[in-house]
Amino acid sequence: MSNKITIDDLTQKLKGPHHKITPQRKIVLEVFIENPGEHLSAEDVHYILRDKGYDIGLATVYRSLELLSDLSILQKNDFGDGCRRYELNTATADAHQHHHLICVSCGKVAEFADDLLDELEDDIMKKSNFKITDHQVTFYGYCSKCQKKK
Amino acid sequence: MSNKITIDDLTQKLKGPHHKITPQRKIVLEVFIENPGEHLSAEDVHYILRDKGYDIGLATVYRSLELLSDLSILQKNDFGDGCRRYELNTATADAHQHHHLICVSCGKVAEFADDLLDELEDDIMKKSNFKITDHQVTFYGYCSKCQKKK
DNA sequence: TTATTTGCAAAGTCTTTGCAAGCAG
DNA sequence: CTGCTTGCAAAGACTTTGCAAATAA
Repeated sequence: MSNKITIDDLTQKLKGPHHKITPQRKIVLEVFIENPGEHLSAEDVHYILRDKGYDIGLATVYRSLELLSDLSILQKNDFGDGCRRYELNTATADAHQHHHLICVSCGKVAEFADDLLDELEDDIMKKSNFKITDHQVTFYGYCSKCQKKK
Repeated sequence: MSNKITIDDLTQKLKGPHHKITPQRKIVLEVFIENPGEHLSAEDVHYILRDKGYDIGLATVYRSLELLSDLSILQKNDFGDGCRRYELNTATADAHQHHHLICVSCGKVAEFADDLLDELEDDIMKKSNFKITDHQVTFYGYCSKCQKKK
């Protein structure tokens, strides 16, 4: 019943004549599995791989991230900090996707899942006649720690 | 009682020893006043200015956009299409900010203002102990026209 | 075998910066 | 005058692409 993504999921999804399972792709996914909750950029992943002793080309990291998010294994995020960030995709058909709270003081990224967003989507669809398929929702503010500091 | 932004607002906000009112800054703001509802990138603004016969450096456009959004005259948007986009800031102390619906088929940007988002923010603040100061909310989907085309 | 993938370096896109000349106040 | 702005070109940050060599199936 576990819904955790594993290397097997990758193998599963890459079945077919057009994709291949390569060590590079596996190891990139592994980085995300080993760093749950992190929001990693291509550069981050590349650096972590270096640390682990894998010398993979940065371009390959970019290509793997693109592929993994096309396969819905990773979720692509744009926090407006100048680079794309990825994390394991935790959304399933019936589960609510989570969203981000970014502390503008310390940079910490917290997460939340909330049904209110679904209500909001339903409401928008009704009022605007727009069929929503995806969203990018990020809140900025001060985390509890930084509120105290001030 | 009008809450429309004018060149006077710029003059107003640039009062003080650290900022100057320049023709470049005025004309950049004018572009937004003359193109209500558009979400313009630096390149867009630069192009429009060219068309109007003003030969302003692109770097100056970037600097003006930065300044105008620092002054809350413009609102900065990140639609994830590779460049920052700006529009006149319609948010006031008591008015709700508007948000975006982007059609992934035709690229049209629609807007909505909804109180549900405020409820969502309140809820998040209560549950997560995060003091929200800003947000970036964008929905992607199909506009009514493109739904029919399919 | 053979089409996909990799690694590298080069190119591309958007944005920022350094600096001398220009200009608003 | 004097310090803020401009314009230009160069640099920067992130990402994509072309291509020959390597490799999974």
